[in-house]
Amino acid sequence: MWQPNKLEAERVERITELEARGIDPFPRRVRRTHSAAQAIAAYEAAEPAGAEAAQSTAVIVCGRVRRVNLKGKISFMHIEDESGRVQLMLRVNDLGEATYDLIKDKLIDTDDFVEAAGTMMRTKAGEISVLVREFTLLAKSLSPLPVVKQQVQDDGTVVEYGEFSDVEQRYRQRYADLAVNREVRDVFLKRAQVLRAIRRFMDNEGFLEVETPVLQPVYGGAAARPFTTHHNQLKQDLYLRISFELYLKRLLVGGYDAVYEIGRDFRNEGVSFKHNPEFTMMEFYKAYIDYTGVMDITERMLASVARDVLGGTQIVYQGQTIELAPSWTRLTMREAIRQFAEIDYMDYPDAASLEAAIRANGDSVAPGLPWGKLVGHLFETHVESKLIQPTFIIDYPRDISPFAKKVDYDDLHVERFEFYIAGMEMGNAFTELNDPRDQEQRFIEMAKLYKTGADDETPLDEDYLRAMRYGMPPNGGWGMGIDRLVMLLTDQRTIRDVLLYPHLREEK
RNA sequence: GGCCCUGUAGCUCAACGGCAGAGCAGUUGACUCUUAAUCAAUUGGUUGUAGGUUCAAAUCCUACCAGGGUCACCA
Repeated sequence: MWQPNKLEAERVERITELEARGIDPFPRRVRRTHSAAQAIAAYEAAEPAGAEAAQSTAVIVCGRVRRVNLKGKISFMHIEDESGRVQLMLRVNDLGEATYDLIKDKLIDTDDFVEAAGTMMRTKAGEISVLVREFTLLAKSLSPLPVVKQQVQDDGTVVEYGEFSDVEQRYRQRYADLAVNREVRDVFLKRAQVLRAIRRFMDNEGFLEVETPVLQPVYGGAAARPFTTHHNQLKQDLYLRISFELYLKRLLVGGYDAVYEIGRDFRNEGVSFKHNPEFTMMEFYKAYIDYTGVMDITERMLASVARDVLGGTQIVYQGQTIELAPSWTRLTMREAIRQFAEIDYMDYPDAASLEAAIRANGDSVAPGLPWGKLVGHLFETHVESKLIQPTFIIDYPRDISPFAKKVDYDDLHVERFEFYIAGMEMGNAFTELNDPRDQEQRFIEMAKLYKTGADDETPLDEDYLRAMRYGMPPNGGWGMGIDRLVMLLTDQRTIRDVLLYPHLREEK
């Protein structure tokens, strides 16, 4: 039940007063002809032909009132729509007493939506404005938005006074955050541009965009704990997907050469500045290439997206300049760890000796981890955060990579890479395993390695094996966290700032 | 889940054991080219919740709630 505070109660009273004056605070019809930016552009376009021509530019603009400057018988307002702001000049002589009194009696609040019909002009101070002849309330605001005043400096930069910065409130009430903080709106505009740029690139590369089930009877394709749910009528337990991998690769069996999907994954794990329980994943699978071909696509894709969205391949993330243009550094996992941790894990080819070596090196590590996880631990503690420029880390331990083909030079590694930018893992890819007998063996090994019910249990997917038995072309597969890419391209420090509604606990 | 930090007016913040304050906005008034408008006056609080210590608690203690950071876990 809504308990209006004092400021809100004042606005509720104004609705009563408006209605008493015969004014509908939430009318149905709107007559907008120009966005704020279009109105200003129309004036600028007409100006070279002379002031008289420019001042005959008739517009009807609509937007949210962001500033009211009531000074007696003349008033100024700034209204804002998605395109930007435009100033209204309102005079009692032009509007008539009855309409002007709405402003004078303060029945129009900051945050209300209004419509203004008039002609364009330039004020003495030089601001292009609408000289308003008809002024209409479009929608009343009952709760005041946080006050953020802006001053435009001579050099065009905007200085803000007052702010809405409490992160909890910003996330819980994202609508207020967006309404008040222009730069937040810009992040999500850019996010949409990133997705468009990716799809454009994939189209040009000949990929087919597909959609596969979110509700899966058997989850798989990644090491993560799933969310579970239940279909009542079918009496069937289901999992929210943790990856698209197994469903997409079945499509290569079906005869598509190159497919991709962009969609939501769900992982029932910790929340952090780079983890949200639901996040946007992209995966692609392409027949007749191996992981070197996938690396090639990765470099070209990110460079292309950066060019489309930012106009160039050089970006600045949290103060660090990063060059996304090909070719990126390629480093084997073994070489990377040798460089940064000064351990050659191949000197310790079993879990027991590697664990001892890690301890001797001064690191603490959970006891009893499989060999591949120990290698991963070394990588995460010593290497990951140092990979600022785009880097492919290639050739991963076999025992933590159940869907990748073995390398040709030993039995411990597979053709897998992850790519890192700004110290963050951005994605993961393999030369995909397509031998059904080997794949079945890997499922069995994983089951031995990770107990049933463990966070990263990899259940055996019989139908996936059945598909593979029909023959799967050799292929390269790839996955990338879209949210992290958006963080990178919009210079945001946390995943919460690139998600419109990041996950929060229930409000009490 | 462990540890650390934070929670005070609509927003941003002070007060750190002794009367809970400021700026912004809000309210009232003045102003027909203002733009962080200005000038004058003025309202506004269950200090996250529940207990406890104390003559006295926003302040100290305990538990809980929420957010952030970090470690664990993961992508």
